Amino acid sequence: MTSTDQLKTLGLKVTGPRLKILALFEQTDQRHLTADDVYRLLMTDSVDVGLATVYRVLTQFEHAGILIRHHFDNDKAVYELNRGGHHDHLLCLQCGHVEEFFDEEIERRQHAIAKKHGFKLAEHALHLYVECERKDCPNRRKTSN
Amino acid sequence: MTSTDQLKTLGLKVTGPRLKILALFEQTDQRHLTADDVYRLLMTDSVDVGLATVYRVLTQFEHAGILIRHHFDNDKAVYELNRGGHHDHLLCLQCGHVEEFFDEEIERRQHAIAKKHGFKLAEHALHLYVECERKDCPNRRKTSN
DNA sequence: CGCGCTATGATAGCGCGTATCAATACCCCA
DNA sequence: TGGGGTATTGATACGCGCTATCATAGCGCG
Ligand SMILES: [Mn+2]
Ligand SMILES: [Mn+2]
Ligand SMILES: [Zn+2]
Ligand SMILES: [Zn+2]
Repeated sequence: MTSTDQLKTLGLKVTGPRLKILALFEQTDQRHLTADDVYRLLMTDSVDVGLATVYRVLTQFEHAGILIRHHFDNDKAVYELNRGGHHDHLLCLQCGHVEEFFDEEIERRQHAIAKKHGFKLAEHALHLYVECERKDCPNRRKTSN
Repeated sequence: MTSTDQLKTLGLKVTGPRLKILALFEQTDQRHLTADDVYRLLMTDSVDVGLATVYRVLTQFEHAGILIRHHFDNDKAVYELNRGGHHDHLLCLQCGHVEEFFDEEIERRQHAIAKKHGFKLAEHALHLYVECERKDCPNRRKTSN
């Protein structure tokens, strides 16, 4: 299914900015992008899209189920393509590296805990903040020297 | 140990604002408070403390280990007294009610997962967003009608 | 006490994200 | 294929949570 068809299926008008942003997520090797990351990457490719539009399109894509939004406890939201399989995240405090994992047992227990308290689990956020002991850690964070 | 002694022990000067804010957390029945909650509650008690001071004192208390800060995926940080025992949170999406839980097995698996990926677990955030099915849910959220 | 130095409070500033609004461009239909 | 109505865009102002600034107030040691 082409990107154009995908947007139409979701009832979204097929526009330049939407196609460009969708293509960006499908092509880039960086899975988790902030709005500003997207804006910058578009600029790099000489694609002129306003920052407000980037924010709007990301929100629309999230509501449409194309993207998933996370808040990794820094102040900016990150988005990633919704590839269908749920997963949670390991986040290196030193270098900002993001790694994904899925644990069936944890997922099960979360439901059980909610149920035990008289609730129905709707969603969850599980962030494991780790310290990378490797010297060759990629993605060195700007704040660390 | 009196609050005054507690502050001295931590190397913090004993001041009016610090005593008042510490007393507030020890007395209120609301465990999880935003900076603005604290500010408002002080105002209610006719205690004049600047908002900037509230923010500063909360940060200091967090660094001193008196308070713990959380980000419950709304845009404001919440603080609670550090009572020594780690726990995670259930958060009702309808009414904003917060409930606490602790699951030994989940904690264990988190460490195992980090280790398996070559990291050392430093901290974590586990937020279970639930839907309260009870009509008598307390703490009705302002945004819901 | 009285002095030095930290804490405080009013307010300006910052960063991320949203609202506004005129101009643009998509899309439907003739 | 082209024109018109309407959704989208982009520049920018604004909102909100929080931090930095800086002159004043007050803690605490001698
Ligand atoms: Mn991911
Ligand atoms: Mn708690
Ligand atoms: Zn999960
Ligand atoms: Zn935990």
